[in-house]
Amino acid sequence: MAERADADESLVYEVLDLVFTLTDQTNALLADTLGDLELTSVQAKALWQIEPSAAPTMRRLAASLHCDPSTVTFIADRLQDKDLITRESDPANRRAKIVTLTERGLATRRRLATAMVTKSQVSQLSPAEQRQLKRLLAKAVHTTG
Amino acid sequence: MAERADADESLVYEVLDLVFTLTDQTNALLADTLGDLELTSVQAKALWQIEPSAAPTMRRLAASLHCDPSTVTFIADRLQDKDLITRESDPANRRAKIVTLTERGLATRRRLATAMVTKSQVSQLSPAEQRQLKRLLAKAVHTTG
DNA sequence: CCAAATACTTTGAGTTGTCAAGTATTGGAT
DNA sequence: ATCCAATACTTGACAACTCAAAGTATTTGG
Repeated sequence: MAERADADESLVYEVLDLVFTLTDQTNALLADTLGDLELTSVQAKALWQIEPSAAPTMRRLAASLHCDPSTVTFIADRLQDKDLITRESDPANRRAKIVTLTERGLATRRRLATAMVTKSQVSQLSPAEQRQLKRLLAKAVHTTG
Repeated sequence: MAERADADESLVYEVLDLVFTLTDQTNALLADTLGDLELTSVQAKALWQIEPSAAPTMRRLAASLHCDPSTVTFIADRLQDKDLITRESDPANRRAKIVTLTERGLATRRRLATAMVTKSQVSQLSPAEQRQLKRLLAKAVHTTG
């Protein structure tokens, strides 16, 4: 049974290693696009979290990026300098600021999405394999750990 | 057919989003362990890339971390301060430096591995699901993009 | 033997991250 | 109505991370 447990452990480790590797590889494939758009990967992630249909506050943005609110202040400053977002105080709660994509921001976000999909190795898998992968990953992600 | 293509694109995107989410969640679950070990996540990644049976040079370590050699100099300085690694010039090529884990480094690396396996949500999947996930991820990772 | 290539380090500048303190606004309790 | 605590964001200080360019040492090839 010890052998069985060891085998299980290394299997989990191998899966995790592949997940990390795929993340790294995808980021590497996106590096060119980020260079073209003059974005860092953190700035791109932030842009991604600002859904046009549900503009978040600074705080919600910090939560979805898993970082400190003050870090979002810094990142939002950069994105605002590049004319990709606006920050306006929420009329309903003047403490909060709502982050909205500008036209340029929307266009940049669309280019990101296209690059992500077309360059990823995931698109090399068959649709059936993609669905299977989605199902397994979703199950793992929604497990409480 | 346009509908079909759109469906494919969003499927790829959903899979990628899950991969990123799983990476984030795993890092979050590991955060406590990293705190205990007084390691940053970059330092942990570096430690992980130093396989005891194949001690890398600084340059190889930079390659496996996908970063600049000068960044590895910085990280290695930190790990050396913590007595987790040693840097010795390669007798066969005195330009190169070989990075080796100390006793403490080895022990820390083992604790990392244990935490990674036990805390990951991947371990909640059945062995069969884990094998299937491994197969699909491996296929994606080994695709040239 | 010498020029080019290689391996690493150093320096400088910008980004990312945390933490603590500060300002403004809100909400609830008295 | 007032006041205290909580909330939302910003600022400042500092450490970690990152790359690019320049510098040193060593090796290799012509």
